[in-house]
Amino acid sequence: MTTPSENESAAPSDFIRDAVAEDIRTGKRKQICTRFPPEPNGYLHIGHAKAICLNFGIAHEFGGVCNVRMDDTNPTKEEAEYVDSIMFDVHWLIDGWANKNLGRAPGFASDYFDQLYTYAVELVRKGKAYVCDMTPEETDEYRRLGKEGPFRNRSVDENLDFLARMKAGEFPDGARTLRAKIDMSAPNVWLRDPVLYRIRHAEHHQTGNKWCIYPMYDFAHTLSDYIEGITHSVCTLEFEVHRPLYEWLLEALELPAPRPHQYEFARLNINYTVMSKRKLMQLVNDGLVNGWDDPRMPTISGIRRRGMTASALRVFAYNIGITKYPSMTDVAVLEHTVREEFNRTSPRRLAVLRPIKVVITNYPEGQVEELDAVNNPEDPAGGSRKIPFSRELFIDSADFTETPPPKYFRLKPGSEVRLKYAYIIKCDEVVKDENGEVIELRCTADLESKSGGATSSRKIKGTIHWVSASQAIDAEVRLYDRLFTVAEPDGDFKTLLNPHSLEVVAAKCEPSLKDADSNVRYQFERLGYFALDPDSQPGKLVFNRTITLKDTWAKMEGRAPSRP
RNA sequence: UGCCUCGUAGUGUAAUGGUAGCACCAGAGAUUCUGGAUCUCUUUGUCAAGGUUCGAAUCCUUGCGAGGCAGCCA
Repeated sequence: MTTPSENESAAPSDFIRDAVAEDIRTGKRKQICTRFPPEPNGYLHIGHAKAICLNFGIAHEFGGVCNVRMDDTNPTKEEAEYVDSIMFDVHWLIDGWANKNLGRAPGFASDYFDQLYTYAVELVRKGKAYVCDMTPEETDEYRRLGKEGPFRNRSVDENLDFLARMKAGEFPDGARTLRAKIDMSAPNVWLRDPVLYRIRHAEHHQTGNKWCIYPMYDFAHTLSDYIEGITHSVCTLEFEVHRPLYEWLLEALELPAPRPHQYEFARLNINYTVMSKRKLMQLVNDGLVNGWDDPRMPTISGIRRRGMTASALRVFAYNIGITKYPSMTDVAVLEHTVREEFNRTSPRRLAVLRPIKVVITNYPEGQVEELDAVNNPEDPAGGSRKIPFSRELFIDSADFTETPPPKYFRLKPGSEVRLKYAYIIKCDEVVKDENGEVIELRCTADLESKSGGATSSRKIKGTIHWVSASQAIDAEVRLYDRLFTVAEPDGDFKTLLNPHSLEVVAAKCEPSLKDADSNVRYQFERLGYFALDPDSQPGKLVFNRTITLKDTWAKMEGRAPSRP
């Protein structure tokens, strides 16, 4: 599987890659090194996938490496269990594409705590950092006002002493901080003596109880980048105002070149979903979805379980581009990307979601024919398979109506449709139960009209899918729709959930699906693309509908396209 | 409020002083044993006003609008 970004002629271009290319052209950089720095405090989502594809994409295209580095500087919020899920998702996403460009992984910012502390001491020695005794509230207040605090001009020796004692655990949480000594009147608040270290008597998932002081993001991240020889440190827009601090730290420590540079791009937003960790966490904790990997979630694990592929995600990341404009991407772009791939690659199968019985009255009882069915009309090498046909069949209830609207091409009383790969049938009689519900259709087949037969070229407007009743196998099919009813769920977003985002049906499938492969995405003809769910067990198939087919008929009817 | 960044069809993105393109979406038609796919066609755009220039989406000024930051979170 290739993605556009693997194709030389279609290599993506954006302002960050332009900068990388320029650095190589001028000889400023020989070896490119990027990094993906997740905080292990939650699951990765499709926004992270964009960042992963960008950072690994750059490494891949320019022959460099990309380090995955856990940004684990806050032990009170982070947990080891997330590290595994993050690495699993990263590997899944880059495997077969940029796994050769993966640097050391997983790495941890905490691997550098000793070195970082040395840098902190160095900063103090240079008179560029000091220990501050103000409370968090006071610190806030002074920074807002641009006022210098009373501890700002302690001597180097005093600062060294206090820092060592902070490290030694002499002070309680929050009692003191190490702060950069920059400029309390700077217009950019991140230059108003930002905190570099805080005291946290907390056990860290990697370093245990070794430390009771932990570096802040800016300090740890900047210097970890430097230590690893990162050339291009790519982050999202909200860190733009931190860039002067990033550069100040490298300069204050007089670190020899080459130094890393920070670039910022707009994070991904997609409509009809939410992307913030906080909101996703609420959906999970409130039981509004079935866990982080619920196929309706925009998490990588959810998307994977839904049946989308890493390659489709990579193409999507390529398609949406990289800019500094905070945009809202239409989920239709993702859906199109998935359909485009699956149309090319998915074997076709017949499955009936909401079965209604059909009896072919002029077809001999007990007779079973094996009919040829093409596996994939888009792929001549895909071959064909046999599907059984018999007197009793199931068709989808959506494919029959007694009260057809104009231009209805499917089955209706007294009218004909073609059964895909089989015969043209005519509906003679509608059998109902005592409640007036249709329970059976009695039809006659044009026995010469079998695909390839004498009257097979008769023009029949409608073609529907079906399965043979006695050979059909059962499957639970989970039909997913968008999670929210509004494009941009905000405010009380939990009241905006789509009540029809999950519907479970008992489907009848053609027998070959008995051996369904979890690595294969099947197209159930006329319905959509389906993937085996991990809940499947021998003898109990569970399929997730990854995405419907485009449905222009539904559109004409004014129905939601994904709700047949 | 201060500081930073960003404004190109409905959406997302190209054009790096020289013909405003592409994709998605939407609409029309052709075709079809998937109302799928495929093919053809169509609608719609440079936030505004000035300025520089032979020539401005691009450079300058002002205005307007949007987003971000102002945790001892990342």
